[in-house]
Amino acid sequence: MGLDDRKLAVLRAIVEDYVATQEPVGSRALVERHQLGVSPATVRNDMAVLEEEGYIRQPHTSAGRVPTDRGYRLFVDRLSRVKPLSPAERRAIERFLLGAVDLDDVVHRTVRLLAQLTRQVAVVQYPSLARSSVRHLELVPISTTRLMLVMIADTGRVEQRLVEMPAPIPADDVTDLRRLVNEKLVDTRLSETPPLVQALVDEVGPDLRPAMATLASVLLETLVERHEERIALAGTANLTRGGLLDFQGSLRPILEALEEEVVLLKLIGEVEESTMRVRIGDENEIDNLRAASVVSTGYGPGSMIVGGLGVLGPTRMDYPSTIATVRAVARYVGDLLAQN
Amino acid sequence: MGLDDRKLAVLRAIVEDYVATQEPVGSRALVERHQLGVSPATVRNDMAVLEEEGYIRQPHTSAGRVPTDRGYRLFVDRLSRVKPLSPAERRAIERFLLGAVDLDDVVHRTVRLLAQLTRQVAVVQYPSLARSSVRHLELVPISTTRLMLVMIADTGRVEQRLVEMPAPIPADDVTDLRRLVNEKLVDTRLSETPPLVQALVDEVGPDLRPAMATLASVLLETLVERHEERIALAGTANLTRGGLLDFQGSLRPILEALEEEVVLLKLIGEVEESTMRVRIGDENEIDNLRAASVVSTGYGPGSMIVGGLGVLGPTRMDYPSTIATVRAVARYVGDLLAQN
DNA sequence: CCTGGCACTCGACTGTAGCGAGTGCCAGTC
DNA sequence: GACTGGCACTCGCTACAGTCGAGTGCCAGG
Repeated sequence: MGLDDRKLAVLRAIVEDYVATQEPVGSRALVERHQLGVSPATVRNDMAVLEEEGYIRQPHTSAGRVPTDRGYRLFVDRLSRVKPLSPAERRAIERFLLGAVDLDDVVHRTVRLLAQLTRQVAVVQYPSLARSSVRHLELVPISTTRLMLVMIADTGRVEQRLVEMPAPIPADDVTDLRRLVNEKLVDTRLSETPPLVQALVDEVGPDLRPAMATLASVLLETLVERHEERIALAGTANLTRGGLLDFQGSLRPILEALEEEVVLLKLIGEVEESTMRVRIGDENEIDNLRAASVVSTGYGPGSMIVGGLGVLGPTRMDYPSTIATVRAVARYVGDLLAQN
Repeated sequence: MGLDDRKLAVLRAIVEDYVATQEPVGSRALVERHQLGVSPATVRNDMAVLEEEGYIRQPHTSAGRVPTDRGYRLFVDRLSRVKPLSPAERRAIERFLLGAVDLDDVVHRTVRLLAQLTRQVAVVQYPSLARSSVRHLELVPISTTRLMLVMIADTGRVEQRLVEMPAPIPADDVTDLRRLVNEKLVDTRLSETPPLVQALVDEVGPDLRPAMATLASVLLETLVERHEERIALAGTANLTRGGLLDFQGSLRPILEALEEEVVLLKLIGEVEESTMRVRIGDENEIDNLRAASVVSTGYGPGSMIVGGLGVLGPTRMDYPSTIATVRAVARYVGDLLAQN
């Protein structure tokens, strides 16, 4: 049952060749391109074992071998070493991210950069509000009964929302409201605000009570519960590389999945630490993505994680390079955020 | 040279059948499915003329006829009547857009709605800043040398940008700056602000001058010149309907074009009046979209235009329905904006 | 001017044959 | 016992020939 070193070397060679050529690889080609030191016949025997164990399979009886999801998994876990990035690549990353003026700008640049470097579909989650703290809350009167609520988070995210007041609200009251919410909420994590917001309503004087209640409900609903997460996407055109051979002919399910924000969040949003996460083919919980692999990680200033980013591509992707790139980009973005 | 009524009827029938079946249509099938009142042979003669004039063509010698871009053009201009929407569709639009709380929300709902109704790729431009007026400018101190500039436009758009001050700036000065910029700029169209912003710098006292200059440059750069436009996109998965027959086999160029914001703006952003614009195949200036058609229009409150929206699909799309849907959605969105 | 009839074209499909990459197995060797 | 060379076998791919049928263009006649 144990796979000896040579069998592992054969598996590694198969994965590498298949990723490079995109064609089933046979025993002869394998010994020619790699220094295995044995004959094709021997390799065939090893292949038979690997196939029995479910690491590779034959598309048809008389074809070469192709790695299975399980084979890629073993390859990623034990047979590959993350390729260090070239200095040129590092410089490219740095240069690309340096000019960013804005959180929006950072995210957009990052997602395009990732797509370009990996030649895959890139996904970047904006810093999660749940992991952010309130830096400032601003109330801007729009009309006598309307306020614009603007929340600025420490991660740079800015969210706004229109608040429809139950009654016309004088300028002085706006000032009071602004002072009160800021006093209570600034520097608290968004995830911890709900009780504080509730307390605000309870503590405020009866004249401000209705206004504060409205404000509070908007705050809770918009900033804490609803669509708090944002996602940026790039590189969908890369799905068409490898001319429909990847993804078994149909991009449909993939494109559909990429349109669902919830799905994307599931893909890259569930990060607690800054470890790399690789999900290969079947390992994906989302049915539409059974033919794809996802490489993702968390990012944030220092050791803190504020969001996730990653790429999606065919199972036959170059895992070592992709992992290296995703990790490097996540690190640079984290550094960038730390500077603010 | 003039095409008589029957030839036009034949062309219309060809377009309708081809759009419905996606297969070249022959003379026999045509007389069977439409009441043309003549024999296949006669239709063949008409077809020969239509082909000579470039309205239809044969994929191969012994196949039926397919409309050319020119044929679709004639069809759209003279042979089709915009289908009125069903009450059910109207209700769907209304219901879908009703719950929107936010400009962001409106735009997102709109683009998804359009994609769903037309079963095509939908594109919606956020209200253009160039066509918006300033409703309010807010300055929020982030640190002693940093301000967050928040601009709220009358169209509901909110833009923010970090301003790095040359020197620490006291709270009183922030108040002064806020008052000054609001006094001068509120209610002016964004496109008319540059001279006013310049004037602000010139008029302000020497103590505020450096701060105001910095603020002014950020204002000009961010809000007037740079990436002032935003775009939302949905329904890319619809490109895969019609199994690669549309778009002559490769989605690549289409997906690439859709990733370029500039391209999208060119597609739907150049609207002056609220007329429908239909660009068919070759008529598109963008090379990548030579195999696609774009139906777009402007939208805005009342008769004003603040942005564009539309859909993109294969040249063999159902133009009458698509045009009707795009128009209806644009109208509803305009009404929605007018209410704010 | 329209129509029925007819010869013609040509793509789609089917069946056959040959090729070649690749395998599994086995007997022989180190 | 592990490796190797040899060999028979499988099977997808390509080429080729033949058939079918949808559709056309043209022409003579109403």
